[in-house]
This record gives sequence, C-alpha cells and structure tokens, in this order.
Amino acid sequence: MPIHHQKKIFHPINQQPLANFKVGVDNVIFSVNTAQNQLLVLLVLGQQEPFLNYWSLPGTLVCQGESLEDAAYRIMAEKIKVNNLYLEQLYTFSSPKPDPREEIASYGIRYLSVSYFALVRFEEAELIADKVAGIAWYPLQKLPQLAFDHHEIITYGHRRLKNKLEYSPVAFEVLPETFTLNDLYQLYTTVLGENFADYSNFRARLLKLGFLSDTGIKVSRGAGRPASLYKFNQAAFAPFKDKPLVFI
Amino acid sequence: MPIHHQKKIFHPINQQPLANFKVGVDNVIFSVNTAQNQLLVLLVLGQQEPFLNYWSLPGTLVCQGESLEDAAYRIMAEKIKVNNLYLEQLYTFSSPKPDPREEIASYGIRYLSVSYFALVRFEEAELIADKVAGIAWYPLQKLPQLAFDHHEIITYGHRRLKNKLEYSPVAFEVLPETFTLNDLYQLYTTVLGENFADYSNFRARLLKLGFLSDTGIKVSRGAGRPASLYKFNQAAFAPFKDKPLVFI
DNA sequence: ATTATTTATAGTAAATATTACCATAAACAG
DNA sequence: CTGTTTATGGTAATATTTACTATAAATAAT
Repeated sequence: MPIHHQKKIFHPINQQPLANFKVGVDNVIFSVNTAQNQLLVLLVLGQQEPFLNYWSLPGTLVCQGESLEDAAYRIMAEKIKVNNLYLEQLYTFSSPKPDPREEIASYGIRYLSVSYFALVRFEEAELIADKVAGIAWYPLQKLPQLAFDHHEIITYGHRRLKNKLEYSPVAFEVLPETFTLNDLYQLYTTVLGENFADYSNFRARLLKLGFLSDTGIKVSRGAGRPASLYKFNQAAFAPFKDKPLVFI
Repeated sequence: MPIHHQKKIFHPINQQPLANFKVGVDNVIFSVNTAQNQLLVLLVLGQQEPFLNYWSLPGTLVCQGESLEDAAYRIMAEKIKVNNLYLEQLYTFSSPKPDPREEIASYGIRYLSVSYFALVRFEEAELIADKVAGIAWYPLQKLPQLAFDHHEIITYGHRRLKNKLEYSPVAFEVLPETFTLNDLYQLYTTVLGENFADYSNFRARLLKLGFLSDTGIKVSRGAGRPASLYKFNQAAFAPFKDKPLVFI
C-alpha cells in the first residue's frame, strides 16, 4: 500500500489544527407502492464492519475527481435500474467525532455525510442485489434498526418529501406514467396523512389546474365504475413553474 | 512543522482512491435596514491569497473537534456582536477540483463548502473589524465582484430567505424588538419584491392572526398619522407552530 | 390659521376559493 | 335484478381574498 505524506495544516487565523475529512453521500430513496398505499425507503444490509448486519441507507464514499452529485448518482446507478429519477441534496450531517471505521479513525480523519433525497417509480424500479448482503424496500412505518443516524436522515427526508408534494409536481416522478385520480389521491394521503381535502374536492382542484390530461383509457380495478387514466402534461404545467402553487 | 503520515485509503467496493477533504463553512448573513428598505449581506475583504482584495462571504475552515454548526456559530461570533440570531444550514457546495489554496492543493486535498444562512437585526448588530482588511454590509442589489462561487451561494440564500419569510415568522428575527406594521410591510416588499397584497390587506391579515401585540406606543416618522409600535408575541404564535401558514 | 398632503387605520362589497355534501354513472357481487 | 362499490360532476353554504373607500391624526404649504 502506498504511503501518502501529508503535512498537518493549521487554521490561518486561530492556528488550530484543521480537521481532515472523508466525505460520504447517503441517499434517502423514496418510492410509493400505489397498489398497497405504502411509502417505501430503500435500505441495504451492510456487508462489512461497522455496518455488518445493520440495515442502512445506500451510501458511498466520495472518490477523487468525483463531485457530491456524481457520487449521489453513482449510488443510484449501483443500486437501482430506473428510467426516471428525481434527486436533490437534503442536508449535511457531521459529528465532531472521528469516523467510526477503524482504518479511517486511526488517522483521526472525520466523516462527513451529505445526504441526498431521491424519488423513483416503484413499478419500473429494479433493485440491483449485486455486492450487498441485502437490498430491499421498507415501508416507512416498519423500519428496522438502522446504522448510525440514518433514522434521523430518513425523518428529515420524509419532511422534505411532504413539503415537495405540497408545493411542486414531484408526485408525478413517483407515479407511473399514467395513473387514475385515485392513485394520485392515495399517494397524497399515504405521504401526508389522512387529514386533508376530501377526494371529490381534491379531484376538482387538480383538474381545474389543467395540467392533467385524460388519456381516454379506462381501467377497472375490482368493483366500481372504471376510472380514467391521466397523464401529467409537462407543457401545460409550464405556466406554474416557479409560482407558489399549493396542491392540496 | 510536524509531518503526518497517512495511508492512501481506497473505496471498499470499487477500489478507487478516496478523496481527502478540508471542510469550510461560509455564512450568508442577512440583515435589513428598515430605514432605507435595503436587504443587506455581510461581506469581508480577504486578507490573504487567494481571497486577497476580493470581497467574500465570511467563512472559516472546520477545526478538529468542531462540528459544522460550531464553526458556523464561531464565524458569527468572530464577525458580529449581536443579541439575537437565526441560523440554519443552507447547502453544501463541492467541486471535484482540488482546493485552490496552494498549501492545501499541493496535497490533492479538496475543499467542501457547507453554507449557512443567518439573519440578524441590523440595528443591534455591531461588526467586528478585527483581523480582516474590511467588513461591511452590502445591499443585495449592489454586490461587488465576489470570490469563487459566493455569488451563487448568496442567490441560493436569498431564495431561502424568501421562502422562510412566506412560511415562517422569521421576519421578527430581522426586525427590531418593536416595529410598526409599515416596517413589517416594507420588510416583506424589500425581500419579496413589490407584487403582493396591498398594505391594507396585509395589515388586516396579520392582525387577524393575533400574534402581534400593540404596545400602545405611537411613533411619528415625518408626515402622517403616527403609527403604533407592535411586538411579536411568541406565546400567541405557538398554535401556528409547524402548521403551514402563509403570511403574505 | 387654514388648507393640502401624508401616513395610519378601519371597514365594506364583489370576486374567488374552500368546504361539506349530494346525485348520477358504471362497474361488480350476490 | 338489486345492492354495493368506485368514479365523476355538481351545488349551496361558508370563508377568504381582493380592490377599494372613508376617516383619523400627524406634518407641510399657503
């Protein structure tokens, strides 16, 4: 193994020694199973210490020449096959303690975790079980014990998802290409909870906005009148871009 | 100078060499001059390369044993004397290129900038000119040329400030302890632009919410009927906490 | 001193949006 | 067939938003 000599560097003003960091990226990947009305988070089972036998958020350490976003997209590519993808930075978590991984800790190197928040379509997402002891969608209500502060990160991600849902058309990143208005409604209730506008008013509001186009295709799911399949119309949404728009 | 031996560490999966980082914190500190209706950002004049003679956001490198938030508060304490303070994390910016500072770059160490967003009361904020070539409030509309991507960070911070103002009582962190309803209105127009509810409706809306208490004290500023000084009533605001509340 | 101007404050009527429902349509289940 | 279920369209009551008017209390001008 090559040895890398590195001078200890001091703060130019207060002369305190600077902390050395490795930077990791952890993704909170959400998806919604519309059939079962479940909000899901993707977790992986750690294959080595200190994550061994613990479920955790899919993450990676940032390599040379790689931006944070690069790393976040790399995680996505390594874990999931998907056509459509929404990704944004969530929050940066740091602890003043050194990294828990022995090899890194022994050099007093600290670990910084930049979390990203992602949405994928459940129906078209294919998990890649390569190189991990386990990978699975977990319902947000039934999370296992998680490594480190990953529970906190997920909570933070869920809050962001709720906000996004209310103020942006992010729902259509999570729904299949075509969906019924009930699918859309169920998505909102699963993510936001039960207490908002009733179905009838929700329908009226969304249709009035005019960026949902009826495909004319009807689907019947068990009993009841068949529902129309709708499509999100990107062009018709354009006028609302950057305008504060409340969906629910 | 002590020499610090450090093994080159590789990614456990893909065997790529990991990047080494120094982490910096940069604060976007906002304030509002209610008298002149100016939204201000605090800038410092760099005292050494590569910031020499460039205005930039007040920032620092994270020292050993210091959390990101610690560092952000340290910047505040070093630059400004203030009783009241609002601070939250903004965004983490990274470039895949090594740090531009020669000493750091020579070791292939990269620089990660975690930005924080702060609000202080202009009237009670006392700038500390210690150890810098210059420190000053700049109107957001008249920023000088800035070091690195600091312009981008400020733009991002301004967007966050606008959102905060619309959905949280953050205005009262920036206003003096007591203020007229017109002060409040001017703050909103300065930050958000002219195009929202007229003054009369703005007043009615805010007063109806019930968390502004009239101190009974009147102030006369030039011509016109004297205005009542109001106070933000933290207790009366409590019921609105965590509820989606649109102010404008 | 009187009148005009300025700013603060209160209020109101029309337009719009929200809410809680109801009625009917179109499927399935018995 | 008849009841049940889900989808869809609609309506009346209520609440909110918006544009605007009126009055009060100060300063500025004549």
